[in-house]
Amino acid sequence: MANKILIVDDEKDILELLDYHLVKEGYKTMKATNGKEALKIASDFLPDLVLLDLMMPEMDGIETCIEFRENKLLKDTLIAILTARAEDYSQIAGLNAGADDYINKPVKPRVLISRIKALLRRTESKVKVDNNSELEIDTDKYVAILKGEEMLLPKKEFELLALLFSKPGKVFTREIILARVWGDDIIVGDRTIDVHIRKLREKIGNQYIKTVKGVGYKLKL
Amino acid sequence: MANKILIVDDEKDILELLDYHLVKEGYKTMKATNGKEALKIASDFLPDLVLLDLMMPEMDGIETCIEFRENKLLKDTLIAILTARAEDYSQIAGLNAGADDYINKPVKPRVLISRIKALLRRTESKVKVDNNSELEIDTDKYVAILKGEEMLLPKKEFELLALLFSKPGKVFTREIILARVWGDDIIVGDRTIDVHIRKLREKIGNQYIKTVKGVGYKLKL
DNA sequence: ATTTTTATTAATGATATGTTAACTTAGATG
DNA sequence: CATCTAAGTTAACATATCATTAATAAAAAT
Repeated sequence: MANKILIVDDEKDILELLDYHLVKEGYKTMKATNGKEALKIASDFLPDLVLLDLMMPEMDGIETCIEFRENKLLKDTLIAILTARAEDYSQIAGLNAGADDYINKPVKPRVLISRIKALLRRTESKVKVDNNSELEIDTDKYVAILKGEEMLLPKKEFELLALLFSKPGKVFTREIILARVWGDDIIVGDRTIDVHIRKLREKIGNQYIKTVKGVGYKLKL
Repeated sequence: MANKILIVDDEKDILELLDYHLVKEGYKTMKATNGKEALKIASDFLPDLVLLDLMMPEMDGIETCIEFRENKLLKDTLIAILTARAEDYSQIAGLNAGADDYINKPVKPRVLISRIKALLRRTESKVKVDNNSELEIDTDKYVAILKGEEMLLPKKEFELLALLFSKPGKVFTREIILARVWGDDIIVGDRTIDVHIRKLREKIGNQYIKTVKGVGYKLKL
């Protein structure tokens, strides 16, 4: 669930400040103080997004951006340039170098977070329970991904699983499940849900969907 | 294939000015003067991106944005809010409503174009599927290339295949397929899509186009 | 111990999709 | 302008998959 963000800035204070806000928001972060370091760390860390300052020693932001785009592993990484340089030509240069966003400093943390969310929203159709979980779902593809292997699920099964995934750990009552997956008006028998749960368990294993007797089902964290 | 942009603003002057610059840049444009109109036009036009003003009569930008996101056909459309409102809370509200970018007016045409390009870059069809896939398409020539051999496809068949190619793995509903390949206004029978799928499978083999029953079709590379 | 709730299985039934062939339309060609 | 041809569409029917039920077993709860 937690997205990875690499923060790149040569000023330590800014690095710490940004890190503080991003971690508070639930992101997993790494820090770099120049472009070279950023590329090196990114190759391991494989961040979902890079927050990139423009004015840095060793390798400036534009050049760093270009190198990301030329790197096979990193070319699709989201890049948001975050800089005090407000000139139009600088913004144009940054975006033309392949950046996905250009944000002027100073920026309010809340605004920055909103922009980051907007960027991440586009690329993430996959939902994980948590970082080290081997089960995830992809709502675009209608698949469950178990240990990297995609499994195409039938409509009802997928929608049921997706519902549980929408809030891992939360118990969904049969009533709610019926309303959300089947719709308010449709009436089905008592055992229908159980059978679909059964089939899901058959495919993804028994350890993920937990029965809370008398209440409903939940996805185990 | 020029990208389509819908410009939404209640001030005619701005509408014309934006239109001028976008057309000059090679985009195909449509104009709307309020949110209601925007939704109506968008349902036919199916723009790749909407440039959305915030302060409008009838239906304001935020609400319009939310309605786009709730609309089955339009929910994936890129939305860039373009407004004179510079307040932080307004930007946060806009992005949280599902907008992809928030740009303050006044903005230099060159800067706007750069931002638009950055947005479109992400969603542009990755016709180059770099892995060792045996199937590719060439949008200019209207051909599918199977194991190096080119096959000229009829218009509808090609457009259908190209749509599936635009996001390999993603399931496209019949509704979306009809809207994007046939257009929203044209009404065709229930079995039309199936027949085209059939013909495609006949030509490229059965392994590439997968049926997700009750949902739609997807491309498996 | 009894009751209630959930699990399991196989059989049934519904419905979305697959298939074929005939028909219509549009564009090309002479 | 008539004719031809390929593309697109429709309709009727076949098929397969998925959803559901029903009957029975197992597991908790009281």
